[in-house]
Amino acid sequence: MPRAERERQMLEVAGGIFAKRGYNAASMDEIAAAIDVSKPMLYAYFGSKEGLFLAAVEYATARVMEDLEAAVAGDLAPEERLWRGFLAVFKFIEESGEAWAILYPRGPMSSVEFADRARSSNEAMAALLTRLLAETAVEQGVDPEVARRETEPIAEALVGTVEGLAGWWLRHPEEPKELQALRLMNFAWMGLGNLLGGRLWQPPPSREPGRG
Amino acid sequence: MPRAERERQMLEVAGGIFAKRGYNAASMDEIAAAIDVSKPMLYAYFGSKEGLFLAAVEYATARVMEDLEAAVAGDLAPEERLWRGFLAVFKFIEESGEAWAILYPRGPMSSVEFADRARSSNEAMAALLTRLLAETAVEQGVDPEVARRETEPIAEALVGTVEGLAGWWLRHPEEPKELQALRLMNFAWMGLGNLLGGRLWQPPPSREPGRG
Amino acid sequence: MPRAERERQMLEVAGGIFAKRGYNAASMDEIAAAIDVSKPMLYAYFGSKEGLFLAAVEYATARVMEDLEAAVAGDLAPEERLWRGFLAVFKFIEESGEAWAILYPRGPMSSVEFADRARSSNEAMAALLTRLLAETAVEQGVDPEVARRETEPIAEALVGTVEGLAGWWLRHPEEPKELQALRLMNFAWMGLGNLLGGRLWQPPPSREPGRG
Amino acid sequence: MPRAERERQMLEVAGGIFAKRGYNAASMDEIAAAIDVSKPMLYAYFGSKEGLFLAAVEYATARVMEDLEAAVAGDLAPEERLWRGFLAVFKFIEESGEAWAILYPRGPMSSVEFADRARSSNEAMAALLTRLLAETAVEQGVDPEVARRETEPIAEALVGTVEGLAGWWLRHPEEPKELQALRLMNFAWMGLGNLLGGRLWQPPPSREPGRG
DNA sequence: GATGAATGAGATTTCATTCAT
DNA sequence: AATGAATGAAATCTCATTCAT
Repeated sequence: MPRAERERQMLEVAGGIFAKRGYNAASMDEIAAAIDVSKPMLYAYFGSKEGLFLAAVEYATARVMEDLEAAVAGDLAPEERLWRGFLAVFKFIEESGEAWAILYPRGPMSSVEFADRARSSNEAMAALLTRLLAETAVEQGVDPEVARRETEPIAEALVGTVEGLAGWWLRHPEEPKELQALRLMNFAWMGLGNLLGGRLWQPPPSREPGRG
Repeated sequence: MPRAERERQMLEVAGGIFAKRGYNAASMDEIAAAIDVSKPMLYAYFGSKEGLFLAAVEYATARVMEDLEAAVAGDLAPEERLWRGFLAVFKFIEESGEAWAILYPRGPMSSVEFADRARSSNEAMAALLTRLLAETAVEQGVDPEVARRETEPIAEALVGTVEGLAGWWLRHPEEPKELQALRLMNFAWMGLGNLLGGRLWQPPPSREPGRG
Repeated sequence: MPRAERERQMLEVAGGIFAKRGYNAASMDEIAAAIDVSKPMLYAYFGSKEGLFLAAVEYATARVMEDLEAAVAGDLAPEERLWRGFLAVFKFIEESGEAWAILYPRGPMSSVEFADRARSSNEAMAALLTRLLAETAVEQGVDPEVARRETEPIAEALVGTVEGLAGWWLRHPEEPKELQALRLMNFAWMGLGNLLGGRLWQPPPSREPGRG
Repeated sequence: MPRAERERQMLEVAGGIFAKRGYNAASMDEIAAAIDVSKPMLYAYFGSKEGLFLAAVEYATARVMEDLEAAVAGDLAPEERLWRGFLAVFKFIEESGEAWAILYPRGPMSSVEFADRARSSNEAMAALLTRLLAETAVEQGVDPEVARRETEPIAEALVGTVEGLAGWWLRHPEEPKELQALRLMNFAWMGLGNLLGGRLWQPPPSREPGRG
C-alpha cells in the first residue's frame, strides 16, 4: 500500500475515534488497534499524539473546503452562492458527520492547549466567506472601506451560525438537509426583521430575496 | 468563611482554570492550589472532578442568564430587545471572559463523555430566545404553526452566531462591545440581503455607536 | 447514657460493619455515621481504627466465651461436654453471625499487620478446650506426659474443625444447628475410622460413644 | 525471559508479599519493586490488583492440589490415603509456607469484597476429600444416601481441622511435619472417643514417626 | 464534651512514549 | 521496516486523623 494511501486511511480512522471519544479519552492504543497498525508506526508517521490529531483536523478541513469551494465556484449571484454553500456544508455533515465532529465538537471542556493550531477549519471557512462577502459587497456598491472592515467578523459570525444550526440538527436528524439550508437563508439572508414581518425566502426556481 | 461564600469562590477559580487549560489538562492539584484549599475539600464539596466542572458550568450559566434576562425584561419592541440582549451578552464577555470561555471553549478535542450535561448554557440561552422569538412572531401575525416549528432551530443558530462573533472578538479585543452588538443587529436583524444592498441598521436614539 | 452502655453499643455496630466490609473497606466515616456519633468521639473512646477493631474483637470474643463456658460448666461426662459445647457455639453463630464473622472471616486477604493481637478468640477457645481435654484425658488414665504435650495442638485442630464446618453451614443456612453439632460429634468424637465403618454417634438420650 | 516464566516469578513474589502483609497493606508499588519490574507491567499481565491477587491464589492452589493429588492417587486403603494426604499437606506447608499463608491467612479483618472468588483452594481441597470420602464410604457399605448428604460438610470440617493444626504448627515450627500428620490421624481417624480411651493410631510399617 | 471542617499522605490506575530485537 | 515489551510520570480519589470552635 503506498504511503499516501495508508496515511489517508490512518487519518480517517483516527479522526473517527477522536470525534467519538474526544482528544484525551482517545488513546493511542485504541487508535493503533483500530487501524491495525503498531503504535510505533503511528509515531513514525505523525511524531506524537498531538501531531496525529492536528493531521486529522487538517485532513478533515481539507475535505470540507473542497466541497465548499466547488459549490461556490463559478459565476453566481451572491444569494445563489450562499444557498449552494449552505447546501454543500450540510451535505458534508450528513455524509461525514465524524469529520465535522472533529472540527466542531460542540460542548465544553476542550483541551485548550493547542486550540489555536486546531482552528484551521474555522479559519478556512471564514476566509472563504470573507472573500466572497467582500467581493459581492463592493460589486453592490457598498463603501469599500466598510466592506474591508466588516466582512471578516460577519463571516465568522456566519460560520458560528452554521455550527449552531448544525448542533441543533444533530439532535433532529430526521429532517432533510435542504430544510436546514433553507432556514439559514431565511435567517442569514433575509434577517430576523423580515422573518418576523412574515417575509420568507424562496428557494432557487423563483429566487427573489430582499426586504419587501 | 461561610459555606456559600467559599463555594462561590471555588467555582470562580476552578472555572478560570478549566477555561484556561481545558477540562483534561486542568488538574485537581492545580485547582486546589489556586484556591488555596486542600484537594479533599474539593471532593467534599463537589464529589468529583466532573462534579466540580459541571458546577462551574452551571454557575457561569446562571450568571450570563441573569444578565441576559434582566436586559430583555419589560415591555420592549422585538428589535429593541434583540439589541439590548446582544449588548448584555457582549458586556458579560468583556467583564467575565473566563466564564464565557468555560461555556464556549472554541476549539476541538473535547472530552465527549458528558458533553450533554454540560450544554446547559447553550440550552438556557436558546430557550430564552426561542420563547421571545415565538411570542414576537405570533404578535406580528406569522402563522403560529410555522412559528412553533421554526423558532427553536433559528434560536440555536442565533446563539451560534453570537458565539462565532465572540470568538472573533477575542482575537480583536481592542474593539468596543457596542460595535459587536451593532454588527449582530446588522447581520441577524437586517440579514445579508439588506447588508449587501447597503441598507444598514441604526441603533435606537438614546444610544451611541454605529454608522448612519 | 452511661459510658459503658454507649461503648457496648459502639462495639456492636462497629463489629457489624467490620464483619460485613472487612477491616480496610470499613471506613471510620461509615462507622461513625452508623453509630450516629461524630468521628472525634470514636477517637476519644478507642484511640485509633486499630484500637476500635481490637476492642470489637475482644467484645465478640467475650460473648462467645461466656456462652461456651456456661455450656460446659458443671460436672459432665466428656462426651456430654463436647456435645453441649458444640451446640452452644452453633447457637451463637446462628444468633450473632456478625460477631462470629469478625472472629473467623473465612477467606484470604486479611490485613496481617495485627493478626496476632486479633487472635484472641481463637486462643480463648483453644485454651478452654485444652484444659478440658487435658483434665479428661488424665481422668481416663492417659499418660499425663502425653496429655500435656498433645492436648493443645488437638484443641487448635478442633477449633479449626468447628470453623470449617461453620463456613460450610453459612452456605447452607437452611439446616438446623443441631445437625451441625451432631456432625461434629460424629467426626470429632467417633472419628472417620468409625464413621466409615458405619458406626454413628447418637445424641444424648441414648448416648454411647467409642469404637465398635 | 519467556512470558510464562516471568508470570510464574511474578506470582511467587506477589504471593509472598500478600501473605506477609495481607491484601490491603500490600501495595502494588512494593510488589513491583520486589519483582524488579515496573508497575505498568503488573497491570499488563494481571489487569488490576485484584486480578493479581486472584492469580496468586490460583497459582498457590494449583500447587497444593498437585502435591495432594499425587499423594492420594493409586489404589490405597482409606486410612493409608488419609495418612499420605496429611503428610503431603504438611510437607507443602513446610516447604512453601508463604503459598499456604496466602490461602489460609489466619486472623481476621479480611477484605470481604471478593472473598468468594478467593476461596478456590478451600473448595478444591474440600472437593477432593468429598470425593474420596464418598467413594470409601460406599465401598464400606455406608448407606449411599447418608454418604451423599454427609461427606461434603465433613470434608469441609476436615479442611478446617488441617488449617487449625497448621496454625498451631506455625507457632511451633520446631516439630517435624510427620508429628502433625500423626496427630491428625489420631484426631480425625480415631476420634476423640478413642483418644481419650487411650487408643492411639499406628503409622503404617514402612514409615517412621509416632509413638506405639 | 463535642464536632464541623480540614488535610497529609498514599493508593490504584492510565497513558504517551521508547528501546531492543 | 516494524513491533512486543517496557516504563516514567502523573491523575483522580480516599481515608485516618486532628484542630479551632
